Amino acid sequence: MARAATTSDAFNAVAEPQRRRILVLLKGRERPVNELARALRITQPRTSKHLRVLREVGLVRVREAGQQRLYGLDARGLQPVHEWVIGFEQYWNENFDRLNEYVKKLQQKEHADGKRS
Amino acid sequence: MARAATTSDAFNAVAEPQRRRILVLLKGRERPVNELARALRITQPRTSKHLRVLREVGLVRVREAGQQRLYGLDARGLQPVHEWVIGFEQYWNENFDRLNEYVKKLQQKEHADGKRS
DNA sequence: TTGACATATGCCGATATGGACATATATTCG
DNA sequence: CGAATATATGTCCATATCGGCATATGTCAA
Repeated sequence: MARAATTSDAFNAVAEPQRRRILVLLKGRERPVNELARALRITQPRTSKHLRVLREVGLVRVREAGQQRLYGLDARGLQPVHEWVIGFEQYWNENFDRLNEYVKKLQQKEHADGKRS
Repeated sequence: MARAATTSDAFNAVAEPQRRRILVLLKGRERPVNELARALRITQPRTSKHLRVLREVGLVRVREAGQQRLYGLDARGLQPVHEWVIGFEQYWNENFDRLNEYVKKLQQKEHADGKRS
């Protein structure tokens, strides 16, 4: 076994920076492949492949529009990611608190040391 | 160039299921490597390697505790992930709405067609 | 010092990538 | 039908996995 396939889930799909950028570009409105490629300044084939990955994990949908294919965002697949990450919110806040306490203690200590010396 | 290194950022680090599980296990309390390995039912070397990745992106810290090394969660690195994902919240809700509208339209259309034919 | 225990690393194999390029497939238009 | 435009795919390359295994490194205790 090697690394998990990028098409396995949203976590993997979203690990790729370009794919994240594609999703951001798709906020609000659908876009054809070429427009995305131009916006990202990457080749059209590469763009199509990224879109394929996003399609396979269900983060985008395609709609035939004559000659072109319009890709649209389907953000529902991002909910699992959100839910997982949100489970850590208290911990990163907690860390800030701990950091603050730590800094305070340091300052107090310095103060005390200053008095002593 | 191949896929981005898993050590490049939190997005990549968190794309690995076992690493996500490790982070979850680290909520609240520090744990030594062996304990994590047992809990995840993976080998100790593999566990150490995952921990290394997590360490390199700053999601965990290590603390020497005699013979063992205690790993602790540093969830601050997850904030960028959270911030990115939260930017899509309105869209996954919106999608539900759109889906509902779409279904309604379909039903109306079917109804109309039924009348016509 | 020697031995037991806890971790980290190095190496191998199999696989999946991301990117570039050429090319196949579709659709529209004249 | 044939050309032009828009996408998708297949192939090749270099690389970075993940996993298992053996082993180096570190720490503590007798």
